[in-house]
Amino acid sequence: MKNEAITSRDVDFAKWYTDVVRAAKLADYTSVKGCIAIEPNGYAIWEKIQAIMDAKFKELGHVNVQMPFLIPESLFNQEKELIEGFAPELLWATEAGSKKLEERCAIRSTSETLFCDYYKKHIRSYKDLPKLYNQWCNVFRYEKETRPFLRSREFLWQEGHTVHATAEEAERETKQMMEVYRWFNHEILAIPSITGKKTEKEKFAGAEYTITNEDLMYNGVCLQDGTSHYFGQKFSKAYDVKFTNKDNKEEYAYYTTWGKTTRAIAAIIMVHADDYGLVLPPRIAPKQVVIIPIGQDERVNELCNRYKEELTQNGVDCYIDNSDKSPGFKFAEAEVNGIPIRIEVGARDLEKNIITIARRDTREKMTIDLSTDVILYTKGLLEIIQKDMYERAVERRNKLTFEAHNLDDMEKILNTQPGFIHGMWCGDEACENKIKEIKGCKSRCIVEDGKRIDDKCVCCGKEAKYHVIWGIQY
RNA sequence: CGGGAAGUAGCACAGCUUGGUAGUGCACUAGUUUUGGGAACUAGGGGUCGCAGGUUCGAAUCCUGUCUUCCCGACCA
Repeated sequence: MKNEAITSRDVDFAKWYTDVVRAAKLADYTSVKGCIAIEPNGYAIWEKIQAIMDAKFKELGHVNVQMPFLIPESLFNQEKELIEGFAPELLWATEAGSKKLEERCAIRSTSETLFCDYYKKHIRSYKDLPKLYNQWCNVFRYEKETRPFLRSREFLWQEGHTVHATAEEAERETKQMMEVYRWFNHEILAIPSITGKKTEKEKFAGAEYTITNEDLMYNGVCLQDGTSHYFGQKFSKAYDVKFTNKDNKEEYAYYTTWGKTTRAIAAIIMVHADDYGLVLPPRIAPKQVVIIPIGQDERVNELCNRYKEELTQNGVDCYIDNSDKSPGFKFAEAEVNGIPIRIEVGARDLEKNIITIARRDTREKMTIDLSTDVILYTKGLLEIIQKDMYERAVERRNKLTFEAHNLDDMEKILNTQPGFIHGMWCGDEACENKIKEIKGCKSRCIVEDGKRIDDKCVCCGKEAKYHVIWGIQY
């Protein structure tokens, strides 16, 4: 039965999205505009994202730190492009009670300034390098239009800040961390992101270049989900982060940053969820299996407990829904919450020596014989669901991937069904601006697969230099 | 900052035209019977109708003012 609390995805995508967030109890609005309350169901997903990524970061030699929540204005002002890029979004703290702060401070929107300030004090020799620091924290950026997870004023993220003795090493780090994000999206979130460089116009304020992960939502709108920036020596010069190299010469350090946010949860919803609610890929689902006993029956309870114990022993996150709700309610709730697998154990089935297993992604119900290895079956099914979800996402992405050879193509595509639009580009920002006039379409990233779909710029018709993916963004 | 809509119980709304006991559904509490796709019954609790002023014997309802929120156009992980 369709969930009546959820607007149909094909009727009103924006409404559908917020309905899913609410129905699955991921987050709620608060009295503070643009700042959401992340509820247990939502936070559990974030904790799992953190756990998996954090382990990966550490495997690659990174360590976690925590920098201040306030950034003195003078510090921010040292890097011109950064302050200019962020100025409209900064929230300022000026006083406490009747006393003025020593200095006007920005609530952190990103922490390059603080990390540089720290590194400046702690780096003397090339032997102190690299520094591979990361922090998990909240940041604040004043946004006019806000939506839960997708664009809130306060959001949670991780920001990695590393400094290196050579440009090569720093660039390797930039690429490596983007590869981590790419891996995470494809393998864990089952989202087939496209990776590439941002154009000059779209790169991070102050970066030499930015690499990005671009996801395609169900409705064909693009979402930037994970970025890795190479700064070269720009920031270290602005903040005076230098070291003595092997030749006993003073040199500015090479700096990188990379980040991924709670927006990933928005991506999971907009790629995988449906009219029945959330659908979680098994690898990111905080609870992968729910066991639902039906009716009061000793044998039912016994079996439920056994499955729970054995699944847990086998590394499957599961729980028994022992609430006093009706079975129908429990089915519906497991469904709206996106639990990948539901095991239904009831006396009626047990008489026939079977149990019922339902998968959330396809909503198929299967009965399996008690003589089969339920644990093995469930574990196998989790892998199948993960794989199937990824393949369906790839299929959807490919269906919404188009080629444009000129502005007419571009306009026609954007007016019917937006998506990833492949189009060649001459490299001139004027062309980017002109394309943006069509429904706000922007360059998403430059693809470096060597493929040339045309020789001419999609906009001006001059010789093309780059293969770009264009699209409408969130 | 321009264009539209709405403020009544935790939520969704009705009541307003034509002023007269504050309503419905969901949720909540207690109990009983239930349990294979959002259970049923019984009994409860919960409101200064956004705020201020005015008209009136009497205002959720009419008038004036005011505040807030949401949706659509320029920036953004």
